[in-house]
Amino acid sequence: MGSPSGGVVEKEEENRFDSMPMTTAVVQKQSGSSGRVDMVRKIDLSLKLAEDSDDKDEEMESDEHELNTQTRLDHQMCSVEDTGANNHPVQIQVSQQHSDDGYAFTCEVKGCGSEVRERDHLVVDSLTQRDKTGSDRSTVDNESPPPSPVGLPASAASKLKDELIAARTEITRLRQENDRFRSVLMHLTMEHHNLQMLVVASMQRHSDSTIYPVQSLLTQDASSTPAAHGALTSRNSDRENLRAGSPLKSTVHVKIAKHMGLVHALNSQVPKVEVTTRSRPRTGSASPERSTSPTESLQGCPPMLHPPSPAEESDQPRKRASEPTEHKANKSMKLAQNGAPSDVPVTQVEGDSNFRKARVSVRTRSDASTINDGCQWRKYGQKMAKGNPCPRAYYRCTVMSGCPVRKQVQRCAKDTSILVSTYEGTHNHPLSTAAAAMASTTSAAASMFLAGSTSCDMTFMTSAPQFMQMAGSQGPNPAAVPTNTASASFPSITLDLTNGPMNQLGLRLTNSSGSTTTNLQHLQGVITNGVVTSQRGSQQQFMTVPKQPATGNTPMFLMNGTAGAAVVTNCAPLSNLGSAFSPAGTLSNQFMQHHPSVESSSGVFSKHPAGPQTQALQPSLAESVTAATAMITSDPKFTAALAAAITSIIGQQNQNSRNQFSQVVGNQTRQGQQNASSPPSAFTTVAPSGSVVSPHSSAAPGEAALSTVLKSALMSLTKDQPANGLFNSVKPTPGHGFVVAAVPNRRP
DNA sequence: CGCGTTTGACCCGCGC
DNA sequence: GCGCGGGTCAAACGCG
Ligand SMILES: [Zn+2]
Repeated sequence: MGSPSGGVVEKEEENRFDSMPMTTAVVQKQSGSSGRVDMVRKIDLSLKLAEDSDDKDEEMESDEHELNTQTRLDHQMCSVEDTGANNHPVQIQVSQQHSDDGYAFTCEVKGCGSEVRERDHLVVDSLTQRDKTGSDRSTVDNESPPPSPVGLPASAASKLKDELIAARTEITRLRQENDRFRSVLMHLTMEHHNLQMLVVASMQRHSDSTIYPVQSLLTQDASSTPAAHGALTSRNSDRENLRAGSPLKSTVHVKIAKHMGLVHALNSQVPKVEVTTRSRPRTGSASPERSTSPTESLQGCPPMLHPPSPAEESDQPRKRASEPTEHKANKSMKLAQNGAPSDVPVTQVEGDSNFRKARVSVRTRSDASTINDGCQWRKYGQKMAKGNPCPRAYYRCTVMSGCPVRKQVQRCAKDTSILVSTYEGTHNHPLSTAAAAMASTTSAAASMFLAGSTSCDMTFMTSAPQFMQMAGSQGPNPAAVPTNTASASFPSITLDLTNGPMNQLGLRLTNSSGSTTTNLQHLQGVITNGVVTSQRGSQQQFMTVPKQPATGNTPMFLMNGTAGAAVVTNCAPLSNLGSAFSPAGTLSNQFMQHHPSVESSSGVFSKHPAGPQTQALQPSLAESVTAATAMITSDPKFTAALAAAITSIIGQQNQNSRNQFSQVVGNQTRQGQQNASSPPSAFTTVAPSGSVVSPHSSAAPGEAALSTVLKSALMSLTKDQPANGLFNSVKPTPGHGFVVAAVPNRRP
């Protein structure tokens, strides 16, 4: 029964103490601001003893509840009273917040009026019912060892109680302070999150105005070109400010956000977000890589003129002195991955290392050695990968000299009929429409994935049942998990076009390591023919979509062979929201016409463009997708959850967002501009639901798909869903990341 | 001869 | 620091 002389009550001792009728607890006040939370916890645990466990509802775990200070004080006073330790009701007034040797309080009781000063060490002895006669044997101890539990004079008991009260008050105060810190932290994080969204939004705005003027017109009010220019300006000044080390005026973004209708959502998420310049550096420096990324300072500079990134620097000692220029260029490309040829302005240059490392794997069933994705590839290496008897082939894009895009092709170890093509990088040249689809797919998918993999804001994502699952665990379809695909150390997304029934398509996102996060992430969804399903354990929830004719056994991914992949890829399970299949469905055909190249039944990308049968199939699929889109978007819960998830994803992608879609290659309508200065398009975050994506978007299906997803989701969010219910907790899964889930809870 | 593939060597990052 | 594995290079080779 001896008091823990060390002073600190460890948590593991809690139970032991609770079971004791009489305990001695030592509360040690820690000095310094650090460890404050711990201090609170410890004090709390200790006092629980004294309170004889009738205060259990006030554990730290419950500190989410808003607790009025006075309420807590009163409660604690009652608690004290209940113990019988006091002869009078106690009222405490915090007379001084802080002093050098503790906190001072005044007991405002008739006749009491004593001042209590918290000591560094407070020993509470026997505050149980043991002695109700007022002879509590409590001792205040500051330096001396714990006293023996002998009877004490009433004055001592009173003093002790005062001290106890003081301690409780202090606890309360600390709790509140802790809550305050938490709140501040939360707000800052949300602020960061929101700013990220704003950045993305503004960039999307810029993209929309410059690339998709029609869409700008469609995106209500503020979407006028000036606003877009404002976004652009802000972005540029953003960079300049960052470069100059001056914080960005966030008001610009706020304005933009208003224009984009984001403010509501933001405000509802963060009731009192003060968009201050302070947070801007946070955004800018959220990722260490970002600050070191050459991207930041590359505007207008040819990639080769970049100040070398650390990687580049480390690569310089490399001794292949007599490399052909092409290889040098390639090497540089590899490092700057998205580096454009010197004649290509820099907006194309994406220095973000994450994006650089992002990979998109496409699993297809094919007997061919490689899939025809419309690009020209040159094999530059082959290796036996560990754990796979099949060799891995390395290809480099040869459409244009210096194109940084690489591809790895390897057969799945478990199923050699499955060909896994892993794409990395973004083309810096125009592509054929067929290639553009895949390119945009991979680019957008990588961006999307990286966006979700870069940081911390998962905690603000929805925790609704899983429509999306992000965790280290494998989904219900482990077979689709890349079997040690080339990217054990790269964030990767795998588009499984081989799954299960031929009309299912799965999307799997995996982050094997992620340079900026340890969270393994997993996003999976399945779109079945006309049915959007999501799995939760064995339970499967789905929304039915009007049955589509003619698709029959036609695999969904038939259309994925080229353009369709972009849609399904980027959005699955949201895929059906693909912009190419706008809610109005007006773009479907156009989209299809842009991507006529598909194979019929095997899921293999066709080598023969414009297969007639696929032409026939596509519209129905488009309708299906459109219907699914409408269905999904009509479900507020689903869209809310979706919006939350996507928002989170996008919110985290600011580090990648500047240009991540800028190289949606093969965008016919953007080629010229792309080479000139392909602006980051990121996502269009808000648009009137039902607004039709600009026809131009058909050339960038993946990007536009995400855009539309966001539009729908966010519109739904802002319209139907108070964001409060959206951003709940996310349960960290032991070991890896979080489980983030969203699912429509009701059927439309 | 030009182009693409093959293939062994090399480089580099990472984990131990 | 070392070994391993992934990724790349580039000479050698093959083919049209
Ligand atoms: Zn290329």
